[in-house]
Amino acid sequence: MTTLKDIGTALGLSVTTVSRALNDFPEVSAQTRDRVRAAAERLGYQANRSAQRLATGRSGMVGMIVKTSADYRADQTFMEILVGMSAALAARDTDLVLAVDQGRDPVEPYRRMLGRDLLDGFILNAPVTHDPRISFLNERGIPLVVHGRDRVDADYPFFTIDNHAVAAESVQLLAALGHRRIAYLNGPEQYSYAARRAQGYRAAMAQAGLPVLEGALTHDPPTAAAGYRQALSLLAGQRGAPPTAFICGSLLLAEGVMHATVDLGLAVPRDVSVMAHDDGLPMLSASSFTPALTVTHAALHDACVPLANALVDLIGGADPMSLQVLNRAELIVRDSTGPAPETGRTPWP
Amino acid sequence: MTTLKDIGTALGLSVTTVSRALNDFPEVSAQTRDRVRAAAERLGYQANRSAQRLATGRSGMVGMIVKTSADYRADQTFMEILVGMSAALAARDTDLVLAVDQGRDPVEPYRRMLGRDLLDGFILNAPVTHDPRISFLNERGIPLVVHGRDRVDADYPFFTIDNHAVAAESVQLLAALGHRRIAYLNGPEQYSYAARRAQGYRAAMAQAGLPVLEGALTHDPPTAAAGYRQALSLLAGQRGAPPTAFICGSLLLAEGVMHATVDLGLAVPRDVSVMAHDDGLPMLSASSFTPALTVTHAALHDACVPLANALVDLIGGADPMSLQVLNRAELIVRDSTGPAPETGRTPWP
DNA sequence: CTGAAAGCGCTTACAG
DNA sequence: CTGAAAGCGCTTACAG
Repeated sequence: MTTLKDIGTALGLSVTTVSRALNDFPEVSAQTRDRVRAAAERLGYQANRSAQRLATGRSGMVGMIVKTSADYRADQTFMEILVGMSAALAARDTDLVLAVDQGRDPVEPYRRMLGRDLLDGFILNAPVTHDPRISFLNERGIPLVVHGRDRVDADYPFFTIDNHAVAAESVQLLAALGHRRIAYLNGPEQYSYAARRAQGYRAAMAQAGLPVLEGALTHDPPTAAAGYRQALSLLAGQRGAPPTAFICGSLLLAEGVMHATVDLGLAVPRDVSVMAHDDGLPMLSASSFTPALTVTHAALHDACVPLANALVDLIGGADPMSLQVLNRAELIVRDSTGPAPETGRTPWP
Repeated sequence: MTTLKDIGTALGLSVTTVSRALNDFPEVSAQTRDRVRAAAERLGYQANRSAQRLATGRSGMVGMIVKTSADYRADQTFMEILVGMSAALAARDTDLVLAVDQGRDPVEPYRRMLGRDLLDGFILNAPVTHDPRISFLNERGIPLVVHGRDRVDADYPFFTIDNHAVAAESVQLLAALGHRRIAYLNGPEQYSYAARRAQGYRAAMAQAGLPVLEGALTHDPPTAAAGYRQALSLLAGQRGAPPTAFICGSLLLAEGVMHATVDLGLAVPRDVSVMAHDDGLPMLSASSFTPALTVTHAALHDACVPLANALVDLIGGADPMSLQVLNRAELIVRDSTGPAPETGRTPWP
């Protein structure tokens, strides 16, 4: 490995000057800087991270901890974030250390990683409301960015879509089409994104003067099986008048709902409208549903570059509050939503 | 952060002695060792990785590089390995650094990580035959372990199942049931596991005196869509006499095949037998297929602890050849395989 | 059995 | 504008 000393020797300079040249210190002359740069390039120099960390307290490495087992369902979205973050961090010359969490205590793995004194900060994802990991790290002044946010008045850097709007706009679209009985198949209750969508759903239903029917707001992991089960229960079950429209928290839930409509001999959108939120995951395309699915759309990978930059900037001393991004999802109307059926299949209760 | 000096000061010992006590050097007295251990525990000491690396050349960190985009299909298996390895490495006090590879040159990301001079070794997965990454790292003497192996005479540590046997035993089971036209829906050709299975398939077919029909050995990514398409083409297409049995490289391929049989009005196993290799991925259960699927079974996560241990031992100086594991997959006969139909749906060509 | 000292490769006051 | 020196927290010959 080439060291600063190697470059210095080659050029007849001290390591001090070489270090300064490479780190863009203003006092070094332009000519020296260029010579050093050229030599570093030629010799294939890359700074030794361990030595840098020891000297500066910064390692150029950040951590991400994945909850396993119970949360395996998050694989798809987690993998998307993980790979995207890793690439975006690499562009900022930062490495990503991965750890898994298998225990009950959500902060324990963070404590352990901090003890190693190796990482400059953390990326968290899938926050629950008032996430204990966030307060733990915040209290200790550890830089962190969050994909999502654990409360609306978050005081740390985050990137999230407006989940309240995601739900509300979906309701508004369907209400405008004349639907009155609108079911919302939401994600698991503890996650803040799901809690926020539930609020948006209720608010928009209230504003449209529509009742939230018994059992019409459900909380499940994003799987086709759950979507199928809930749709079957709502459409054919004994829970009162069936919904004429479904809003699904994910494409997988929508897949299950579509399956259920087929099995019940219902046509989409003639008998029932279906829409979903689309995270833009590869290999899961809303437009290739039959019929093509109306969605609110926000690709998860769009979060990665902003999050990576925010974390690196934060570590560099930027103001946390300036690193908060609230994005709006895009509403894409396709063929799975249509006017409410003139006469309900069953009379209004 | 507690340092060796802190412990030394608290105990009236030098950092030298503290370091030795913590690292189990034989010369330190049992009493001193215990005192040091207790103090370290009490003060919450964890060695600073960067300092250790600088002093010893070892960082306690290893790397894994994931190919993205084109290879996204590998998500499921990759995530399983990634999470499993991370946990298994943590048990050996080793951290995992993740990088993504988005380029064309497969060795470039390894070269870049080596330049950082941060990692003690690498875990590779999904090797292609004569994988250039493996020779690149081997030539430079970088410790590595491979999930799978890129050739049968591999001279590095690996953990793999016997893919030749996986295919051969499947053929033998079906041949014993009287099947003569057996299709093999394999994984992509370039991966060594798929190449090895193709060899096993051909060998077992030859040994059973059965012909490999035109188009009966296919290579596709492990998706339900590919399974569906191939099964449809083989069962209803113009490729000659249809197979009476399918062996699938993965559960997803089998899912597609099952779907195709339903659409064609064929009963499994009466009209056609179906079996697959099952990687033991969560949320994808062979026994919940209808009918329950006969499989060769080897859970991917079983590879993680052996691989993690092998890598740590290798870094510690163990003989690479002693760290090679070839496991046999388990044959589990369920309800999707049965005797070959008495009379073929179409006559023997 | 224990300790003082050098060194790993960097950064950063402090001098000039 | 450049350099000599100290220091980050460890490990490891070298002495005793």
